[in-house]
Amino acid sequence: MSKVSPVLLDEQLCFSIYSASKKFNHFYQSALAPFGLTYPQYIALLVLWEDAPLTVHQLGDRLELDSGTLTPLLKRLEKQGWVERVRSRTDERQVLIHLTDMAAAKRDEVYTRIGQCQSLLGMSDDEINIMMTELVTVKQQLDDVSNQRKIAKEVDKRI
Amino acid sequence: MSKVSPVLLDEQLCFSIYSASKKFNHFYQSALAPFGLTYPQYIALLVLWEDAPLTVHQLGDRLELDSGTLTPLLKRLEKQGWVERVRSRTDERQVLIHLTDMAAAKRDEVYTRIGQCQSLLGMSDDEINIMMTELVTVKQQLDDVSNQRKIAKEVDKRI
DNA sequence: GGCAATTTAATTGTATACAATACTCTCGAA
DNA sequence: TTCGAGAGTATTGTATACAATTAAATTGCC
Repeated sequence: MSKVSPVLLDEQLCFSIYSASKKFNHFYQSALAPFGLTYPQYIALLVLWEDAPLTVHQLGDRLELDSGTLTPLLKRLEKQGWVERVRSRTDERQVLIHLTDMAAAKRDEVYTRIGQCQSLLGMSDDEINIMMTELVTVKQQLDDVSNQRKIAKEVDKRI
Repeated sequence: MSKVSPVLLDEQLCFSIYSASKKFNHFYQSALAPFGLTYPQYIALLVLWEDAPLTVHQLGDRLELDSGTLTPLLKRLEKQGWVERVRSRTDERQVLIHLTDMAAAKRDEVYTRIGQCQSLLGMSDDEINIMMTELVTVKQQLDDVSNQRKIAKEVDKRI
C-alpha cells in the first residue's frame, strides 16, 4: 500500500532547462534580427567561423545534429548567402560547407553584436562557468544512462 | 584598432542549455516509451494531473506554450485517449481540457516510471535545487532583457 | 579485382515551436 | 442595445528536431 509521490512540474529540472532553452532561443533570435539568423543557424556559423570548411558530418558532431536537421538548415543558409555546399572531389559522399566572403566579412559584426547583447544579461564569467560545469555533469549522466540502455539492448540481441 | 573577441561555441552557456534540453527530451522520450508519450505531451499531462480541467490558455501559461503549439498537441493526446477537449458552455471561446479515466488510471504508473528513471541520473535533491535556482536567475535576466526591448519599442511607437 | 559492409547525405514522416492571422465570442461604453 | 475592443482558440507558414529509410560512394576482406 505504498503511496506514489506526485511529479510536480515546478520541481522538474528538465522543465527549467527546457524553458531556459526556449528563452535563450528567443533572446538570440531577437539579438540576431539584423542578420536574419535563427539560433541554430547562428551556432552553425559559429562552428564554421572557428574552422571552415567542414563536412556535414563534422558540423553535426559539433552541434549534435544529424543530416536530417542540417541539410535543410544549410540549404537555407546557402540561399541567404552565408555558406556554399560543395560536393567533395576526393570523396563524393561528403559535402563540404564553405563560408562565403559575405560570412567572413560579417563575422566581427556578429561577434560584436552578440557580445553587446550578452552583456545585457549581467552574468559574470564565474557564474557562467559554474553553470556550464554543472550542465556538463548532467549531460554526462544523461549520456551514461542512454548508453547503458543501448548496451543492454545490444546484449539482449546477442543472446 | 580594437580587436573583436571571438565567440566560441564551447564557451556559450546557451549551447550547454540547448544541448542539455535536447538530451533531456530524448531521455524522457525513452523513459516514456511504454506510454507512447513525447516530452511536451508528458509535461502537459503533469500539469493536468495537478489541476484538471484547464483551459488551453491556462495550460499554456504553465507550460509557456501558445495555442499554435498546444492545439495540435492536445488533439494528438485526445486521439490517443489521454484527454478530452470540451468547449466551455459558460464561455464559448474557451476549450476545457479534461483528463480521461485512462489518464487518471495511468497517473501513478507514469509517476513511478519517471521516479525510477530519474533515480538513474544519480543527482541529489540538493544538486537539483541549486541548478534550478541558478536557472531561475538566468531566465529572469532573459525575461528582463526582452521586456526592456518591448518597452523600448512601445516608447518608440508613442513618439 | 569484386562484392558485402560501412559511411555519408538526402529524403520522408511525425512532432514541436512560434509569429502572424483569422474567427468567434464576450463585455463594456455610448 | 449595439457596436467596437479585447479575449480565447484555431489555422497558416516557416524552421527546427529526429527516427527511419534511401541512395550513392568507399572501404575492407577474400
